[in-house]
Amino acid sequence: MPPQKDARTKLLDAAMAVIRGKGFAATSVDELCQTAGVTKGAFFHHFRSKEELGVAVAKHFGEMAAGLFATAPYQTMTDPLDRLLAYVDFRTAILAGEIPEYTCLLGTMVQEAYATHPAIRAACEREITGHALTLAPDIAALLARQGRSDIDPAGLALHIQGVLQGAFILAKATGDARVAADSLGHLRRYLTLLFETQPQRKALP
Amino acid sequence: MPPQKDARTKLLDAAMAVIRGKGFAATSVDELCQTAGVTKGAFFHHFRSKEELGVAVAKHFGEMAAGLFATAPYQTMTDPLDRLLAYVDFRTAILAGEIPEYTCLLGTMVQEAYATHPAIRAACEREITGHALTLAPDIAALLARQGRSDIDPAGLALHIQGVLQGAFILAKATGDARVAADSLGHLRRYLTLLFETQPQRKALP
DNA sequence: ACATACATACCAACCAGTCGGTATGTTATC
DNA sequence: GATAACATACCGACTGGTTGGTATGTATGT
Repeated sequence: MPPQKDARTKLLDAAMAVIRGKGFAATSVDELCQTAGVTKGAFFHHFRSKEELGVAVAKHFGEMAAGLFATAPYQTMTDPLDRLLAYVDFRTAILAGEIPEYTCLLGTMVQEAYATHPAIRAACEREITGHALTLAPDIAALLARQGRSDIDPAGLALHIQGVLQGAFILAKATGDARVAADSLGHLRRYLTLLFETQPQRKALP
Repeated sequence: MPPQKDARTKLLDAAMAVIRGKGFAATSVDELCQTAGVTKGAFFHHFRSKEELGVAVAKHFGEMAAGLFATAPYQTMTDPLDRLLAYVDFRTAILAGEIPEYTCLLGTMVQEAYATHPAIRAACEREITGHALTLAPDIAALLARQGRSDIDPAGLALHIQGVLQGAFILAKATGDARVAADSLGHLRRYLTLLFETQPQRKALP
């Protein structure tokens, strides 16, 4: 089955790799077809336009990521804080690879396409918030444990995604994944400061 | 004097606005010239290539930002923590405008150009770290005050820039600046948790 | 026979970059 | 102070290659 991928899947996989390396606009349909080993006819058979591929590849990336994190080892942990910190550690560990391997296709695409391709923007929003919301139950449990009703679980989940996106930009700018890892270290410290201290009656910071 | 800007400056100003809206690759030289009200001849008189404009506009943006923050009201504050938090508040306040007005040209450009245009990547790194380092002295003072030698001032300064970049991506993805503001709220809370508590002998998180 | 899944051939628009030319300084020489 | 020599700033038509997209073909499974 592995070598029997159809043209659509091959194009989506190629798009994931190439777009993460050079962005959506700089990636041409021709290059995508060449990388995927199919012809332009196949491309426009499966996607009515380049924009439609952008929407599809966002979904494709979301599904791949969902599978990656759903089967990650830390999911067996029982304590929500352990699991949340293990998520951050897991993302930090992935930084050991090459830039196009660990960066987020959604952040890369939405950055250039948010104004020019509304459909792509919407698709990226869907996948990013969808992934963020997988963290929300644990965060909600932790907030309840600390008696903090001033923080929105979904908001903190999105903040975590934001820090990740920012870390990717730092890595791209410096060419050094350690800068990104250091940033995720600060995120980790924030979460421990929030959740590893005693529950409080009056809301502090 | 305002209407007497030369072609080079007009092109750089136009590039700052247009590239923040649609990215570097999707912006054509022709569109830049049209927006700036100059001809293509003028463009290639001042810049040998589109890439060279990219490098120049990164520097241009850095200088504009430096001016903006150097003259910001909070610079008169005396306490380093007040000043650092006021910086975050200042950046949060700017989010009230339109997306292309408050987002960072450097993050937008380096995201697409880090692999294809090394010179642009280097220019963006220079400007981002340069701006981050303006926060480092206050951060160093605060870390010393807390007796924390386990945190690198420049690293925390870069983390702050990373969170900002991530917040911009969240705003672009959701089309809602409040999501970005909420993320900066978490950054603010992290800084207060770090710096508003009592100095400690043994390093905690 | 008919739809699905591709391949081939092609097109008009657009792209970054070039080139010959002009207008307006600035400097040097006499 | 006049003039020649050169530099800078800018113009806009042009070019060769690339772009996203189309039109039409063919092979295969049902």
